[in-house]
Amino acid sequence: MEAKPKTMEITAERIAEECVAVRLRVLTRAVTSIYNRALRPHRLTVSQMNILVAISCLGEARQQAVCRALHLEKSSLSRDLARMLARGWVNTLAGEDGRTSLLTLTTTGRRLLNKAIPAWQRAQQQAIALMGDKQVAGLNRAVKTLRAAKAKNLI
Amino acid sequence: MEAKPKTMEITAERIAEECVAVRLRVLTRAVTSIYNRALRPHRLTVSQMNILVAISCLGEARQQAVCRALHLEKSSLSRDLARMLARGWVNTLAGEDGRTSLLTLTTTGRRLLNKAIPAWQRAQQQAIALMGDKQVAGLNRAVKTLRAAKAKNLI
DNA sequence: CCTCACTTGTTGTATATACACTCATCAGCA
DNA sequence: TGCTGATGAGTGTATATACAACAAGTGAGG
Repeated sequence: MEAKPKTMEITAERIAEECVAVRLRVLTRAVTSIYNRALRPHRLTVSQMNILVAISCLGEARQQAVCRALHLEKSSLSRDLARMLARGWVNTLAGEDGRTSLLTLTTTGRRLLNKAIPAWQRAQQQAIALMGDKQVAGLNRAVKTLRAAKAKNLI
Repeated sequence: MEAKPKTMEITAERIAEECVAVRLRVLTRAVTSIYNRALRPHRLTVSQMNILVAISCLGEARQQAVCRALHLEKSSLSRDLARMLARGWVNTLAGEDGRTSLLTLTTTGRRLLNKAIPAWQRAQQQAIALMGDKQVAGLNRAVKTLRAAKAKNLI
């Protein structure tokens, strides 16, 4: 007979079962590895692909815009980009602002992205199969909520 | 007038909108930072807390068991544990198998976990508010599906 | 003009993560 | 008993990520 009322007591078991972070992180590790396995023959990671895609969508983009789009810290992006610049996937143009330069994909970068699309599609299908359609849809709603919260400076 | 049928063409825009990995990763970065901010005063990260919780739940655990529970690569856990051992949060007992040792929380580790619980609760509430109840529930289903897939060696 | 607060990006440092490989041990079998 | 494949953990190397501190540029008031 357990004297303490369960609703008041936070145990390791409850954290393990309920923690949003642990679930998200476990899922992300699993899904990330699916994409990375698929992309590896192209010597591309899912993180790098995300950045290529963001730059492609934004056109001539400042780093800050990419950071906002991907909810990435500026120093993280800075280092990721250093690798991608060194590999010739991305180019920088001088912007009007002396502090910034504008990012664009090089021909190499664009070609790499196109070449990797079939692998992305395979990974995408595996990920959807793994998580289920409904949960993927829920993910979309969660990201929308996140973007709305960011727009309101709640985060 | 665009000649190519849209359903056949995969563009960067479509990847940005549809990619499961980019959404999961963005969400995870946002949620992780909520927990890490809350836990920082305890000099604890959400990743470390997850490991403490897993060890606490498993009792005397081999590393492999923790890896399975958290879908973590063994080398990742090995290094995370090195820090936690150095800080005196975790202890190792010799197991029957000469290759393995059994992990337990030290008193320090257990105390740290207990002390951090209120911060975890605050972060948990913020995360649920950010994502929405329904999406959190969807997350739970997704993790269940993942564990089932792993049990069947599908991943 | 100047100064000063703000913005943008980089660097120092630390943690988190994975893959490929290695080392030690174990378990089954010849 | 001794080999041999499997298993559990650690190491080399690389990427990903964040916070704090810094450097450089911008812009608004005075």
